[in-house]
Amino acid sequence: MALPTLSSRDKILDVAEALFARRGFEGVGMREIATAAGLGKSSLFHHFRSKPQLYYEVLGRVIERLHDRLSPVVASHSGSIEKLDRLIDVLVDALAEQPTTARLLLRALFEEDATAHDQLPEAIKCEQVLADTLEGIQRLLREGVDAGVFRSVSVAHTVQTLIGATVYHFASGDLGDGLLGRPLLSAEAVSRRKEELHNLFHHGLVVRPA
Amino acid sequence: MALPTLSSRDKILDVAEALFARRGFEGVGMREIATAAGLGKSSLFHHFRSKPQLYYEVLGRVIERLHDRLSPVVASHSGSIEKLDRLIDVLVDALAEQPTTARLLLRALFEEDATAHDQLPEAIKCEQVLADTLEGIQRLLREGVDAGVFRSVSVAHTVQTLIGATVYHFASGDLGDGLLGRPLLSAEAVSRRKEELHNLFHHGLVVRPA
DNA sequence: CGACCGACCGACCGATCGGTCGGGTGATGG
DNA sequence: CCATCACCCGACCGATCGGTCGGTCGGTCG
Repeated sequence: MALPTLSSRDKILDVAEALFARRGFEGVGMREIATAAGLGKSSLFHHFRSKPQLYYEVLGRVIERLHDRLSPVVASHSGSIEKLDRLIDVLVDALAEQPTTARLLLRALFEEDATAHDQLPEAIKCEQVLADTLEGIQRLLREGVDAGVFRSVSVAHTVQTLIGATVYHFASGDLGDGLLGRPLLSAEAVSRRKEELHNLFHHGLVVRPA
Repeated sequence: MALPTLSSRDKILDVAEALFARRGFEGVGMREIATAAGLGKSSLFHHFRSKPQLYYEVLGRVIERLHDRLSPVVASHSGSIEKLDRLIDVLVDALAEQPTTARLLLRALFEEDATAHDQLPEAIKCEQVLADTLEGIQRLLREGVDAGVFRSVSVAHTVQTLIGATVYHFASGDLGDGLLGRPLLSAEAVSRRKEELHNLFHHGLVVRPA
């Protein structure tokens, strides 16, 4: 079809990402991933040592994709308000373009307990990149607060609200579709989401809104 | 210990709730639930027809608990701002007092796809009570907007933000603990959460903040 | 040519899955 | 005194789980 030459490894990662996002780590079997990738089950173990390793490899790709899009924003030299607006735009766009990202990310928060005892290097890498990304967002907010541009809110709580308002939103599936009356990922719903969040944080976080 | 005489059925529901919240539907086996409840696996099937039925019975209890606490708030006759503040307080308190609620609820949003094909009456009941609860919150917001007390925001998007800011927050586990630097459920973090949300929505949603 | 190699596969392993079955036990009540 | 009932159990079922093993195939290199 579109890509006759996609390395088997990448193909596996792609289908595994879709499946893990939809049904979670425990809900997907290696057999299912293999057939979805057009391979026999044994072949998966040629490319990946174990199921947890495959899972964290998938998760790592997702987190890194997000990190790569967010880090230029938090590293830019514009004002705090513009940075926050850009952060919201980029985050919303990233989550909307890759519908698996939000669900995979949100699941990882719960299932970290279930699979935390794995000291896999891939899992550690995930945690590092995620921590780095969150650190960047916290810095952005802290600078705004210190500069007196943002209210003296709790940075940690604001990060949590931001995650909830974006990651949860795009992971909310049928419930979100039902509330909005249209698909979460429709172009109109996506741009409306940005608008709503801009307004909320403009009035709710910025000291002197325009 | 506390309750030597707790009917086996309730005991099963309690331990199943804790386990499903921690590891999800697919991640928990009937064997494990049974031994945690001090019973043999077969005994579970005396009280519940199947695993999905048990799951939805657990989920239904959780949703109903939440519904019972939220409905008096949305049905009260106070002003929109007071109602919103009370809604946040009650919602945060409910999620903080029952740590399983947030995770179970959030999981249900994803796993509804995985188990949606079940036409179990218990599942339908869940969906109805949940829809009723959400309808109440939407009404609260719509009244505020219509009365000119709230900005003319999208009610649906605001509900999503509200869910993300509360349910996600209390489901965020280790990540939330790490961000806050203290347990999510500590009394101080809980009251701080309310305060932050009051501020955010007061400035971000209310037309003329005090 | 033969040696080597990465990719792939079918068959198989022990363990566990949700669920069934037949039977045991103790209280209730005619 | 016996029947009934809710409750509970161990043994068992077919299916599936993650993972292993031995081996086939096509290419590449000396």
